[in-house]
Formats: sequence, structure tokens, C-alpha cells
Amino acid sequence: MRNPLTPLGGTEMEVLREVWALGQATARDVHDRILTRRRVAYTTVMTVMKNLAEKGYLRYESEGTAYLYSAARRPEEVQGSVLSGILDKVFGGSATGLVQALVQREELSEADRAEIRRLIDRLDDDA
Amino acid sequence: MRNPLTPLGGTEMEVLREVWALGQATARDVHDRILTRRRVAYTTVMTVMKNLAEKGYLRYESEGTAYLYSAARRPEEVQGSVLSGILDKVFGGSATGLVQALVQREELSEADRAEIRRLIDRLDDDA
DNA sequence: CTGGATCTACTATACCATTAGTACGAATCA
DNA sequence: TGATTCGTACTAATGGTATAGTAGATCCAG
Repeated sequence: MRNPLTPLGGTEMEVLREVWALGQATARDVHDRILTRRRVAYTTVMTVMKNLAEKGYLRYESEGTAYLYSAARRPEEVQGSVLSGILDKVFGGSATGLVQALVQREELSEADRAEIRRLIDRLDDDA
Repeated sequence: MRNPLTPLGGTEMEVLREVWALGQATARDVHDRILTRRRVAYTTVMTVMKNLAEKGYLRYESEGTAYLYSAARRPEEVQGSVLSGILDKVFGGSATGLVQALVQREELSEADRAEIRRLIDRLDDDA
């Protein structure tokens, strides 16, 4: 797409999250984990991982015959950039609008609410 | 894409937001507004609006020779569904993780922080 | 040392958003 | 009324993610 809403697709994100969870992973490792949720070909995972490496989201090194992949970017960085895009393009830059959408749609536990308050309060302290 | 991260593309979202802002709008209206930001052909906007209507995001009625479009879904509904997808696929369902990404990346004003606190506190009251 | 398993590289296809051109009908204006 | 403007319908190219098959290399077990 020439004007995407997000820099990554759904399968790319899914694979990236598995690599983050595993630390280091071969295509086989990631494929095995994804198979617990849905059916997808091993070669599909391979292709996606290669693409992610080309885009700079993953690195790899040879481990015997296979490639051992690891993340080239921290989760916070990637998640942040995806969210920033959504904030701008979907919420017109309104952070409060985004939070409103969040609390209207998701059930937040008491612990969630406390944690969010803590995150906000910490901003005040730093300021 | 067979497994998109969001149900709408960037241009679709851009057009939809213009229709929300205008209430009712022809392709010409939307095109004019988008042109203030970037160059795009009139027919492109037309195609996107037709697609949005097919997907159920817009309705239209004849107004003379042109079509007068209006939103078929409320902003909160569409924004909420986009955000839910992101929450699941990017943040693994962690609302606090999402908020953390938000506050780490965006500068929030005092007013923003107060508003967010208010949104959270209101959940407590309802409970 | 050979056969099956495993892995990568290469190739290919489908889908879909984005982008836009062309043709033709309708309305409007001079 | 003839020409120009405007609008839609149709057509289509383009790019990129998602998906996967096949061929060939390599490795391990027997």
C-alpha cells in the first residue's frame, strides 16, 4: 500500500512479537508458536522474517544451517511508532481522544486503572 | 492484504475523517480539503469514497448530479475498533502497555493529563 | 556413506489499497 | 444551442503484504 496506516502488517507484527518473546529464534521456532493459534505454512513465516530483516526490524546470524534471528528494535520503539501513527491519522493527534476510546471499549481492571494513574502521575513529578 | 493490522488504509481514514468533520460532503468537498495538505486526483477521492460506501462506512444520496455522502458509523465506533485491533495485535491486549507507549512518546499537556485522570476516575465511580 | 529430514533461496500468486486516466452523460453558461 | 464544466462509471496500473510451492543444499541417523 502506498499510504499505509501502519508500517507493519498483521502477520509481520505477529512474527515480530514472537521474536521479542523468544529473544532469539529460528523460523522453525516462530512457526511452531504461531501454529498453536492458526495454520500457516513454514515458508510463509520464513518469507515474513526475511522481509522483516530487510526492513531493519530483525537481524540474523547463521547457526549451523539455519538462521538465528533476533530483534533489531526494542518493542517500545516499534509499538510507539505504530501508536503514534494511529494517534495522528485516526485520532487527529488527540491523546485524550485515544484514551477515551480505550476506556470506552476495554474493560480495565482496578490494577490497570491504578497503573495508568501511576504513569500519568509520574509525568507530573518529572515536570 | 489478507491479514491487515487495521480495517482501513491511510487514505480511507483520511477521507472518513473529512466526512465526519463536514457532516455531509461530496467527493468535491473532500477533495478540496485534502488538497490543502497534499496532492491527489479527484477521481482517487471518488474511488475511495465509493469503496468506503461499499464497506459500510459511508452512505450516499443523490444531490442533483452528484452524490452527497454522510458517515454511516460514528467516529467513536470506528476509532474504537481500530484501537482494539492495535491493542490486541501490537500490545498483546495490555492496555497499560499501550498507555505507557503513549506517554513515553507524546508530550502530554497538563490539561491532557487532567483529562485522562478524569476519564480513569470516572470508571471507578461507575464501578 | 546414503536416505530422509531440514533449511534456505527462488519463484509465484492472490489480494487489496492507492492512485489515476478515459469516456460519457448531465448541467450550465455564453 | 453549442461549448465547457462537472460528475460518475469503468478500467487499470502499481506496489506491497500474505501466502505458499519447489528445488537444491546440508546434515544426521542408520
